[in-house]
Amino acid sequence: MTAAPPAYDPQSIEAARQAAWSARDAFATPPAEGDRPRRYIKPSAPFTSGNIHIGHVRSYSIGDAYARFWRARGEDVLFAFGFDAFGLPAELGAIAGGVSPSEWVARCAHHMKDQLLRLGYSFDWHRAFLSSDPQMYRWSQWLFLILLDAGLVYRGTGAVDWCDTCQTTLATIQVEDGTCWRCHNPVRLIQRPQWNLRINPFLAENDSRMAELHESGVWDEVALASQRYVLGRVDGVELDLAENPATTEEHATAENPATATEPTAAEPSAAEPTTAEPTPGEPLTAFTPHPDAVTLARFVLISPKHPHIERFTHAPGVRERLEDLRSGGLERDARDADAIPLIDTHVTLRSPAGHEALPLLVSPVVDGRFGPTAVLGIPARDHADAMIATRLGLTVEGDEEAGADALVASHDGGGREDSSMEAPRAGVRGGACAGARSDGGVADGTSIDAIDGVRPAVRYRANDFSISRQRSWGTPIPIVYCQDQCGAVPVPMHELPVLLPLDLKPTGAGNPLAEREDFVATACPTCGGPTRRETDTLDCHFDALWLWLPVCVPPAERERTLEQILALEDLRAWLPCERVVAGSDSGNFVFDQRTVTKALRDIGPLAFLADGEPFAGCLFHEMVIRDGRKMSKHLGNVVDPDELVARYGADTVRLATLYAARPQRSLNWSDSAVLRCHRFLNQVWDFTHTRLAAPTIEPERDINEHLRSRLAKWCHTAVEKTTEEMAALEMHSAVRNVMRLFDRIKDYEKRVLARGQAMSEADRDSLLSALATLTQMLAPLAPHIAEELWIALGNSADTHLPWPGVSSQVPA
RNA sequence: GCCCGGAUGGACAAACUGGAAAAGUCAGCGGACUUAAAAUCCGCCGCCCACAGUGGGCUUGCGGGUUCGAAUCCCGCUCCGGGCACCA
Repeated sequence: MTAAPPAYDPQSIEAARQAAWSARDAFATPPAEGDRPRRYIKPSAPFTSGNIHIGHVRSYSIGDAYARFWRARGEDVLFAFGFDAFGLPAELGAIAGGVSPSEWVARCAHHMKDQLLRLGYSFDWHRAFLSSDPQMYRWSQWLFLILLDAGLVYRGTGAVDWCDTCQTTLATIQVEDGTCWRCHNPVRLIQRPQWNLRINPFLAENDSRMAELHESGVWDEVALASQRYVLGRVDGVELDLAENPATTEEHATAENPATATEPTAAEPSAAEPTTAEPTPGEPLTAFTPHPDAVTLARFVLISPKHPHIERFTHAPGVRERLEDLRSGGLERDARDADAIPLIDTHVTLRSPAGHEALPLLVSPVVDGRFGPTAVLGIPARDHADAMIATRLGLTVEGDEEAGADALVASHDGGGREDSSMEAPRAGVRGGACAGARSDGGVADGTSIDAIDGVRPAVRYRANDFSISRQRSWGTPIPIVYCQDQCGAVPVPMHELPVLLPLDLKPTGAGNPLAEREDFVATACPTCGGPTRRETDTLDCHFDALWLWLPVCVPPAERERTLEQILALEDLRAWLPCERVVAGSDSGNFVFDQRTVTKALRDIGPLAFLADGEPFAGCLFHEMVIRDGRKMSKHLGNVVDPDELVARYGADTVRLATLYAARPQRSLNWSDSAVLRCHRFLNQVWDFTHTRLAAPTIEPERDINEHLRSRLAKWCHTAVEKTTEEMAALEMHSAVRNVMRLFDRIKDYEKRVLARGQAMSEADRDSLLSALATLTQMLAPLAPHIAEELWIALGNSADTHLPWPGVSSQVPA
């Protein structure tokens, strides 16, 4: 008598497999040597919140399946991550818990690691890190200094919410109905210096690389779309406008005492085609996305961040109003065209399209749509322009369409067919714009053909952004302010890292870092005189610019200087990262990482990445929602992964998140996927164990040959399809195919038994071989049960399970 | 306001590139096993008409269009969700 087959007990199976993995250090990154293919798979760096939520489970289940798949295919895989540990929520968590932020994140990271271990992800924990570790945030400081030296980090000003009572800067989420979250006193906007990151010089290249990324086939369409969105490319035309002699004529002036959100860029920007220092009287280049409506312009808008803005601030009061605009903040409600700030410069411009005196107005509305440039205001074509025209008291007869028609008639016949027959947008799409985009020239038969100096042009919405924060829990900015003559002085590279005091206890009031005399007071690196350190810290977005790099460094090399690290063979061998697997909200991070990689390539440290792309491929998955809504405590619809794991085991939970939806779609949580997957794993377990123990007979003659070959064919098809799907990160289909194969195996058995009382030796061998194939394909998706079944089927689990057809096993 | 998604039985959904809509799961109903319950397993399960039974018609948010053929593509709507930069 054989003993009853063991019941499927995920808790004990998973504990046993995890212990075995840990004992043989199964997921340590192989040294980057030899000629086996190599693949760096980058999961997202989780914010160190203290809890792995179901969204993380989805993300890491996809990435882990992919990593395990390639290991099973015989490739060397780097799969590890760092915790994104700086940031406001950590500070708030520390305040709430009455501990220091460093203690708080250490505790959170520890708990999250336990959760991830319980889920059985194949991360190389030797390479995990916290971004708040000095060894790591020195990367931020180094990067800051390198970019500062290259002129890509610069000083500007910006507006922040300020609470007078608490003497502190507030983030948007700390402002509740215009009052401070802590003391509930009113909040006001103040202007203060900020450090900014310049990205303009790299926008055109980021744009031109899009085609290559698309053709590579390893960038998911959704991920590419997000890159296009962040870039914000606008096609159109530009033309040069000449400044009329100063006039004293009083123009209609916009009411709103201006508020503008972004700090100013004093230096020329790459989006502006005129790079040489302009002389007075030199023309202003203006852009419009409406090539067929150049003649319909009624005014010109210029960004307060335009590189040549100072040329147009001579009229009385303009400079002061511009300062107001820069020091204020653009309120959320003021983004609409009817409330957007406007400053009349009292300058008028002549255009080659026949205008004699287009008024020039400063408005931050330009930045949000076209970057720091100047644009034509065309009320007939643009809703926002129409509203601005109304505020300026410019006459635009009738409704938009009729007005457009009349204006076309009075200025120029060209473009009339578009404006009178179709909606404005359709006219642009079908008109000169499309021609200009496709062949780089000006299309025939349109109005711009007739106007000299009107040429195709491109603008980008993406913009420089502030990287400094008035918070204590962040990377200290390596700058000192000398109290003698030297001014702002960068801390020398060899003095890095500038250490953040670990025992800070923020309360929400003041700036704990600025109050630490032991941190603030230091000596000037240049003159040795008394100096105070910068007390702003770097935003976590800045940390994210390098977060993809340190896992490529073998742990033993971490102590080295960054110069040495960047010269490591390992680092070069693993880069570029083969695939990023992250949430679809990571578009900005990825964009900025791509941008700064190009900067570091040009400066030198990453010169070996010739195309300046840190990531060869990218998959953005959607989030897990429930009842059609984002999960939140407030809605009470949060799914707790720990609870599910305790009940069904990690394999079931992982399989369910993979199975429930294709990665690019939101996963609307329901328990049915979990129940389905749990039942499936249960059945595979029972089926395999009972068939192993099933008796066989000696048949008089072999009557099942055709059934066996049909089963072999099914296995072959399943392997073929599943291999493709795993490589393409279509885990939902892979799971379905594995389930289908199981159904076919059961069908095979049913048919064999229908033809006789029991299986022959050959019949059973076929069955077990099919089950082995199924187990191999299940391994990346539900690794614990697969490995346990693999052992039960008589194999060794001292190495990674090979993918079907892969003979050479990879020593772990 | 702007941008991006989505809408398929009582519920969650599947349908890969335009080729038999509704696989699978939950709930429900019936049965097996059990002293009983839980667990597990088996059967039924979109709507309407007809029926002893076989059958016939309709159906992918709404209205149009393209096509031999549409959940899928195009145009116009409705509703829902997400994002909009000191949260990460």
